[in-house]
Amino acid sequence: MLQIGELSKIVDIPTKTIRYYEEIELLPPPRRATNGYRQYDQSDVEQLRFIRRARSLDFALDDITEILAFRERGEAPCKYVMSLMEERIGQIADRIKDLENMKEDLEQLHQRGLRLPEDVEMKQCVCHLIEVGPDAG
Amino acid sequence: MLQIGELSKIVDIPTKTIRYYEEIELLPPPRRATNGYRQYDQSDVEQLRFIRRARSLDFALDDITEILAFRERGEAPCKYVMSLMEERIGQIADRIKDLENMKEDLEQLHQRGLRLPEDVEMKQCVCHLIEVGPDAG
DNA sequence: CTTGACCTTCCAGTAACTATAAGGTTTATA
DNA sequence: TATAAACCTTATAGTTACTGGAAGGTCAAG
Repeated sequence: MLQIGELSKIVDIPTKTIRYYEEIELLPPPRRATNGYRQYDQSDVEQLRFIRRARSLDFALDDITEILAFRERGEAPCKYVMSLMEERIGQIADRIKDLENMKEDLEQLHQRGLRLPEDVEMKQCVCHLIEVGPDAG
Repeated sequence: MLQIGELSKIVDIPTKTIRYYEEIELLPPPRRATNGYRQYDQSDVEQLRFIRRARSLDFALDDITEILAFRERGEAPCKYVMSLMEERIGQIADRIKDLENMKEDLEQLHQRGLRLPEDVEMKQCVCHLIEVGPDAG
């Protein structure tokens, strides 16, 4: 039987977050000791490890809830998880492209900023470039 | 003099968001017509364009507030903006790396998932792989 | 005169936590 | 035995950048 602090160290998730997961019903409410302290066991360790790993792959808590609900219902979630993965892979690819574009824009602006004066009016400086965008001038 | 809806169309920012920017003091409170409607002018158009462009570069509203405050104080924000840019470029580069790793992990898991059975216990399938991570087995 | 498109304010919700307050319990030490 | 440190509890509010909805006022057209 584990207290919340011990569990927290084992799975490397803050106690606050563990309580929060319970509140949103991502983790079942644990037994309580006579003093009211939460008592966890190995199945909680496994569930939280799964959650942490899924979160590190950026699955939403809602998705994770859904995956775990499959198991509760006695169904294998694999097909669902596979389709979620495909979706996430696409989203991540899109996000990477966005960020790369953004980074290029910023680098271009920064380069140009090196050659421009300071200007309170923001009309002749890098700040102005922000307003008009990276394609201008 | 522009009503909020006209302004919204010109700068392509929802009216809700414009009111929100006013509330958090990112945009100065505009004059009001006798009927209470907000009345905007060209300086608001410019300010919102700046904000929109900075947001599209993923600058936080707090950063943008700070940049605009320089102008209020009669100082050129350029140096500050340049350092913000450098910081953001670094952050974006880090984020891109994270996402690329995540994408690789997901792709690997997905590949392995194709070869595994469905399993309610999540011990022999891709769901189990999520728990143990992409380096296992 | 009423319909529709504007506008107003205020309140609540989103995602995934994180922080704070105010208190109870347990354990180790002085 | 006292007390301090390190646990634990609950409840509430804050974070970011909006977005949605309710309830109502205003204005132009038909």
